[in-house]
Amino acid sequence: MAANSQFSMAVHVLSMLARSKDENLKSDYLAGSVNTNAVVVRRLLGLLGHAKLVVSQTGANGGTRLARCPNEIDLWEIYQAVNCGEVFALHAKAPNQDCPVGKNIEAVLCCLQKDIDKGIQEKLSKYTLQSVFEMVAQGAAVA
Amino acid sequence: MAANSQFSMAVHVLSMLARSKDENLKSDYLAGSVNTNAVVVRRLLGLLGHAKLVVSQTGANGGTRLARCPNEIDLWEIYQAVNCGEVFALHAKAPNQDCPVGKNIEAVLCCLQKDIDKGIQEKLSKYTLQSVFEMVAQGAAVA
DNA sequence: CTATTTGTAGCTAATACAGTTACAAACACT
DNA sequence: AGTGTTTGTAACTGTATTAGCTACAAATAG
Repeated sequence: MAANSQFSMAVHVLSMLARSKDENLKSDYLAGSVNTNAVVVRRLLGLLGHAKLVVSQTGANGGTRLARCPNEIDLWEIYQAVNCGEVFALHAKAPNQDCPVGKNIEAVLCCLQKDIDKGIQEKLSKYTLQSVFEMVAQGAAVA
Repeated sequence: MAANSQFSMAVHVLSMLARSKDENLKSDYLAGSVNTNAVVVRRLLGLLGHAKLVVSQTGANGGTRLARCPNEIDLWEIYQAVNCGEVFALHAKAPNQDCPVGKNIEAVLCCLQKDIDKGIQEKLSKYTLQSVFEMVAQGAAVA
């Protein structure tokens, strides 16, 4: 249970919100679709709210809805909102600075991280939440 | 200590091997540069050996050397050799199959995973071990 | 005022990785 | 043959991260 499935859950939850546009959905209801606990969903919605992707209301008749139209939200924004780490981690402990390789490898790896991130951005920014939701809806029609 | 730094360590170790081409380097020596334990290095070298990137010899005067020239090894091969997981994980538990979104979201996410992987491949296959080692060596010359 | 809902703190369990010790197997050298 | 070196690997520990859960204060509608 250690792999990060927050992006998957985020896309799932946001697809639900896109389907029920301008309607407040409750964390309990969303948790039922994701098949998890309502608190886990609320924690995720906290991140998404912080990124200005959703708006939540407390109290009776409260819940969460999209802050923008689904075609104005791309997956790169979602990825950034929930993703805390890089694709690969740098050395846990700094390498031996007395070794010519150890001294410079981290800077090179850091550049690589940024280049990979840019690659992911290029891929993900091509998808809007709208397009993803349509793929999901289409699958539902077929199956 | 839970983030995966195996790719970083692999690039580091392979750069060391590229620097001492056709010479057997010992896990203990490599561990000294990476600043970790020799067994950790040997475990990594096991993966790299399985991927036919390095060749190891047991016994006295044993050690590990590159199986190919540094300009015939690209970073995508290294990434594949050590990377066990995807950039993001799918749902830990399967979503609610009675929900139209839950029923189809996993297939869509799976396609996304593959697309991202392709993006990473495009980026990483542009770098050879040779080019990375040259960047490291250049940094050493400057600093 | 009451019922509902979010936000969040605090805990437990599962998982993954790094680090370590220990030792068998392979090998070179004499 | 015998000795010393090195890899390969199993087994264990410590630590970090995530998911899942309970509990409760704060906010809100009616």
